[in-house]
Amino acid sequence: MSIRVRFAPSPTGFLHVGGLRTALYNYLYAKHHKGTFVLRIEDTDRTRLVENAVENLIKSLHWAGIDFDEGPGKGGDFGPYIQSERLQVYMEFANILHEKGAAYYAFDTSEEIEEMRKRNPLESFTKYDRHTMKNELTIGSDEAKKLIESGVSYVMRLKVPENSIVSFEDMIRGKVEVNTSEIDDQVLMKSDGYPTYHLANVVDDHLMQISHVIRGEEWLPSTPKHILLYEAFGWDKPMFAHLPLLLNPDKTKLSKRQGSVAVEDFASEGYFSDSIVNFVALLGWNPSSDREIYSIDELINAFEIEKVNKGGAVFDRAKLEWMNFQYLKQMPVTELYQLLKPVLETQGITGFQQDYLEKVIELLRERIKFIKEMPEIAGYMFSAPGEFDKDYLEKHWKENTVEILKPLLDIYRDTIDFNHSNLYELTKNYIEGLGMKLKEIIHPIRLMITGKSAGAGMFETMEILGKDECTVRIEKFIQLKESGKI
RNA sequence: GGCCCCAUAGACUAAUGGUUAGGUCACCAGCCUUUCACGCUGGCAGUAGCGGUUCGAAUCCGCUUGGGGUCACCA
Repeated sequence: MSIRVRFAPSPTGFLHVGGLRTALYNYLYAKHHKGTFVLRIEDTDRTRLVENAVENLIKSLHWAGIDFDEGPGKGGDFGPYIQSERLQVYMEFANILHEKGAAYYAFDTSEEIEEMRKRNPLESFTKYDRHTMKNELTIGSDEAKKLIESGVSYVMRLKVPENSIVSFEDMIRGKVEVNTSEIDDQVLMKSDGYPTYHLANVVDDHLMQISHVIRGEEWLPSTPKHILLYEAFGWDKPMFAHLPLLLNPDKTKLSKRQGSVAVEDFASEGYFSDSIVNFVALLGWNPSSDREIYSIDELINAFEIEKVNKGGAVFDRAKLEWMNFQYLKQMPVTELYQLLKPVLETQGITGFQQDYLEKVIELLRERIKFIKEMPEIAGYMFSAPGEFDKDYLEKHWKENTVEILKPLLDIYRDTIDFNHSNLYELTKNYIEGLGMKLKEIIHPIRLMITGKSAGAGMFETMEILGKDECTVRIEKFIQLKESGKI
């Protein structure tokens, strides 16, 4: 049998990193087994629809490099892939279930249900009481039919068998057993004619020939209901794998209250898609190796769902940053240039040659975590500093530095080959000739040229800026200093 | 609260009955150096507890404790 898996998000907002990982594991599983990855949109809750959510979802998946084989906009033999376009199908199968006696109509208002729940103390499970409420079982089929024909609103509920054991084998957790006395007579068809998740996902997984249902652990408690549905229909069940949750630092389910969780936020914060995918892949799964960095192909190759952990995993942003830095370090400079250009443009920094910007990137890439930090950390590579580190001036500045520097400035002016090794030699010779150490002059020079007290190698920085720019900046600084403006 | 799931350092994990319990992030120290980083070296730190099974348990079983999920006409 061929492997077919699906990612079935609800379009209620943006793609959550937890959803990304679920999608990724489905994708990895499909690709590893040369199977098919299906995207299905579960939009049966009309009250929670968010505009453009489907587009955003697909955009985020695409950004992450997770492409689906069948789904909205892509087609496939099992469409449509948007549940709101499959309403007749659910109706049809709901009727089959009703004919089989596995489901019944119910006519209670939400107030009546609320009332019923109040009667039971909250200390234990409060399920729908099919024997006292207003439904087909209590009023009879004929009466029920009349009510429906009269146009009152109704739902269809699953008739859960009494006191029997439902069990299934989870690929990650092993055998899971629940007594049906713990299972509610779940609504299958809502009064608005839409199916609930439970009905829709079972019908669709069957019709779409899904072989493995890989989803988050939050679905574990409702899986027995789904098993009951498969059994009522007489269908083969797919394999189930319930993934451990992604957690906040306080171990609760990962939520946006404790930092961004939308994939597109990570994208706009400057994370690389490869590093997010790499990071999230290793949250709850590990190919039993000491390695941390994997390409998507390596992940596909190594992925084994049996090796997925059972316990939840804290989403550690510090480690994510570290991982992103690993990608930043090894990424081809031309790619970084493509990323840097728009960042600079938004800051109004334009007119620099690619060649120049690539040198700047090479110079500073190991001092940043994100490309977007570049204007902040290296503004002096794009314009002369407007301010000079006050702390440094107060604590380390020596009054005779300007005088010492003037002859050195002349030396720089006369330098034909303004490259870092030359600059190093010239500066070193000059300053040691005065009986001083190189570092005693490097820092003042850094201050004059960059305005800062820390940065990349000074002579490399000067080489890239070029002779004219450097000498002009030093002159300007001397002027300001001598006129007492700083 | 009922039910379900889970449990190796602060975090992510490796070790599928026999290892000095390994790696990574974070943290700390040292080295490198031209400052800040990077890098390198080293360090801190773990099998939740108690019983069993076994020659031998992180690993198998039970209990306890702790954590999480879930209990909708939401997915």
